[in-house]
Amino acid sequence: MAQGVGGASKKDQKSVRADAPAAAPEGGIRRENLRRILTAAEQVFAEQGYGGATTAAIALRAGLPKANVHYYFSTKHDLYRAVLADILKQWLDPLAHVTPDSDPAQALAGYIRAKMRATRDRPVVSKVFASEIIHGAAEIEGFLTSDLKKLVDEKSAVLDGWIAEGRMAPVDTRHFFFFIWAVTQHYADFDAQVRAVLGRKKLTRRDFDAITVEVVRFILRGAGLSLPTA
Amino acid sequence: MAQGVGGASKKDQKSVRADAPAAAPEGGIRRENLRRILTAAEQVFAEQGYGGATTAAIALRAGLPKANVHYYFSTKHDLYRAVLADILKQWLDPLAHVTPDSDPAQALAGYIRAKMRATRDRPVVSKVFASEIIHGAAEIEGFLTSDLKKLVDEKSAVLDGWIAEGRMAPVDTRHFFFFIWAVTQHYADFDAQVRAVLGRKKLTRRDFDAITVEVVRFILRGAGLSLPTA
DNA sequence: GTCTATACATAGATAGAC
DNA sequence: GTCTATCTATGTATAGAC
Repeated sequence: MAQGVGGASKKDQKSVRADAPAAAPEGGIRRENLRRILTAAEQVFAEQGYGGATTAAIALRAGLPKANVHYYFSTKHDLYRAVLADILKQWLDPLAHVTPDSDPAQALAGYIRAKMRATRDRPVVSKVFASEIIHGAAEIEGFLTSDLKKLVDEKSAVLDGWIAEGRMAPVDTRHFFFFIWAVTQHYADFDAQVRAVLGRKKLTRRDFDAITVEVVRFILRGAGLSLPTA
Repeated sequence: MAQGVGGASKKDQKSVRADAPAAAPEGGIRRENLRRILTAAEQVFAEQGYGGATTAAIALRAGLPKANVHYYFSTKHDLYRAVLADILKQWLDPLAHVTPDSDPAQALAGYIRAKMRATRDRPVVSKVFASEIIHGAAEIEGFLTSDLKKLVDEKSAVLDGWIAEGRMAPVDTRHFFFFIWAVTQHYADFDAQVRAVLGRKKLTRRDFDAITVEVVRFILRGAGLSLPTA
């Protein structure tokens, strides 16, 4: 059914190929407008959810007339899929830190820090992703069951190797990844709750640094690891 | 601004007070219909989000005509607030386990298990709550900044006491609660992702028991604790 | 207290001039 | 490639018969 967001369906081609029919002088208008629309859509979807988002609101935030949005993305649904595709591209990268020959504590700390950076710098992305999964993940089912599953299988095998060698505590490695995701993304997705409980209006860069240290320490200890106190 | 979902505004009174004007014979019709509507609404809000949910869909699932839903809740927004109020009542209870004189490992394990039970038995509740927070928590801001903050302040003081006595590792206790929430609720909110990565169609009761053991062990270890291997 | 029929607003999407 | 005007569908909410 859901054939994955990445796959280019017939309807996608129009908005994906680079050689637009009668492109603008420097050819930048199309690119620029697409970026504006995608960024605006990302924010509106994060704030309102898919159902609550309106093309009018997206157009307004993008600074374009509504019909212009429909020119680039014929349906709201197409636009949503484009936003998700944009997001998924950057979702898997941070796991590159985790390789068999790396030091467990250092590699995992690197991964967790990368995730926390993403949480800090692109909270909106995390929220759209979270919202999609909470409401059933109909659009990204393909991504989850193929790309993501494959990557987790691969990386949890790496961790299983470490465990077999006695380099970290015996944990269920797949669930260990869930724990990492849960904790790191919590600070993006549930930031309203975090701020309310901490009594803070806004979390600063410095806050995030402190939180990251705490998160890294907690998760590593959960895996029977610790960083050298440099 | 948001005066909290629990507070009874003028508009709420109609749907909250027990003595309905011309109640049914056994007085059960109103109660029954309210239950049906709230349960249906909970599910539809969880699946579609607030914006995506329609009163027609809620009425359909409740097995009532649309106008009947509007009879009990004059607006969709009122109904949403009622669903949230219903949820918040049961949100704080499990923390009762955590008291100064209890054993840290046992008390925290009890709390985590209670949260995992809630995750298993009422995933829909967790999803509505999560969705609300992700999209800014406008409706429950009051609850978060008063009731929840107060409770967390109180309970984190308990943990700080344990830490001072050397009964658990020195962690930032507020963030420690965030870690617990993040991990436990992950299995309700992100179940689509969990199932996809594990390659399972459905998580059974037995799965949840196993996951709970893993979660308890992980979090306790993160706090420098462990359960006696009974 | 229930429910059919309907009013009214707004959404997504498109036609067609520029 | 852009954008005003507009069509159509759908959603929320209500009037009023039962």
